[in-house]
Amino acid sequence: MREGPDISRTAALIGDPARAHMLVALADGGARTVSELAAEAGIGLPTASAHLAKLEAGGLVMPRKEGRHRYYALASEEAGLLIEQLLAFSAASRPAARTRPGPRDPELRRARVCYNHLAGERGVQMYDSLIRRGFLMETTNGMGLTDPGWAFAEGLGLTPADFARHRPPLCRACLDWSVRRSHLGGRLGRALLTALEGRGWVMRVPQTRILRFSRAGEAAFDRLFPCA
Amino acid sequence: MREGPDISRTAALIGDPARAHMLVALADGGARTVSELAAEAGIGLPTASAHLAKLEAGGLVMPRKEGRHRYYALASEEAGLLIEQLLAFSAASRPAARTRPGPRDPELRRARVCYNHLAGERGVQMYDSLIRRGFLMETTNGMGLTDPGWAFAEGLGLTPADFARHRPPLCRACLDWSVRRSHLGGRLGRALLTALEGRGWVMRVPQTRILRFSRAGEAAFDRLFPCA
DNA sequence: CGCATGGTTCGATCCTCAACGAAGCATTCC
DNA sequence: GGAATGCTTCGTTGAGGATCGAACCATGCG
Repeated sequence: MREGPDISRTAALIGDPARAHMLVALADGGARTVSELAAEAGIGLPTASAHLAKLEAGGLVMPRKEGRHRYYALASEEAGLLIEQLLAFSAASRPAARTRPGPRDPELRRARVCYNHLAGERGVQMYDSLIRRGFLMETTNGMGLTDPGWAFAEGLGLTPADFARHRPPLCRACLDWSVRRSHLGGRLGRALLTALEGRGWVMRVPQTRILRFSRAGEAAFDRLFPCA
Repeated sequence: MREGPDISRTAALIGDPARAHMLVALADGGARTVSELAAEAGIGLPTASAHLAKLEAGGLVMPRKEGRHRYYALASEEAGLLIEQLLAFSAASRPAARTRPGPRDPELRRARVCYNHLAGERGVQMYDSLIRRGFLMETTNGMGLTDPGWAFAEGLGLTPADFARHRPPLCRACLDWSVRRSHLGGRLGRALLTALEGRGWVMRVPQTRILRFSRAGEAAFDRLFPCA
């Protein structure tokens, strides 16, 4: 007798190469138009339109209209986590068969967007640093900032009041497929990335999930989140 | 330009209903024969054989021969985690469309095997209790037992020596799809479930992932892992 | 209002893959 | 050694779904 929900339906949605391309393209948390996603996936507009309708019905993406443009984004952080998990598993199960070992990989490994927060080596460095200095700890309500942690966060312009209203988890350990350790997701993870971008320390590379640190940004980041 | 590994390949493997059935059937960490899995999925032997070959090539299952019998099990804990993630996402995205709302669901929610460790409300209770009493905490090396935690574990017959040899993570927070909180995976998670089973406090329900506590087992469990 | 652009729907085509029956192979038992 | 059981391979069939061109709809601009 079958138990639980039907995972084949969700998996089949992601199992088509064109749809998978579009989902990975959206994994940076951004929104893109139908035409952009069609180009990204190398298919025609009608095919892209049909595929996006299916992904929407399956709860993986959601649309937003702006005039004649229809933007699609990942529907939720859970969808982003699922894509990251699939990336992690696929990377692990076929390491020798990787067909795109180009210079871009080190950059993805170094620092990238994972839906809405910092991932990669820099993301793990930030996470480890927060844990080691006792700013972040696991509690029965999930992971949270300690009092010293909030004091530290205020130095970045983040206060508890910023996070008082919404329900999603403040902090979430997110397994990083590229370094197999955790980085920080959740609302705090998103806010920290926004703070780094707001200071100009880190910039996105268009059309990719790569994040590049400026020289000053790297120095500031290492000061704020020193390694052991 | 495409980045990272090809997730559509992994997802397509899981996207076939028969293959998905077999994977979910194996999510209790057990091994089953080709005939058993064929029956589980409602397909013929030749089809099951072909499907298992594909799942093996994709790194999701691995075979073990015993005489004329060929047993298949999930290939890794990562594979188990991926299946759990897909269960979590599929449950969240189609709650109203659930077609199997039978009495079994409460039991799966209450206590079940997640690849090799305790999941469900009992699993979350155990995790929360360990965290709250300071037996378990997040460190830069991932999650680990504290000194008081080791003292507690010795009461269950587990010592650091038991875990000295192998490389996989000792502890791992595993998101529980049924209660949306974490339970404990990793080698310690597995060892704790084994300890509970060894004492006869909990038993598996054959052909399912359900775990049933005995009366004495429930009392002992609540004593060892009290709620807040 | 007419044209341009972005996107959706429809119909036709083609390809892929799951399914099973039959045959064959490997292992175990009498 | 022969029979039974578990499983794999082969060949065939049929269904499903991705794809695109054409037609159409919605929105924006001059």
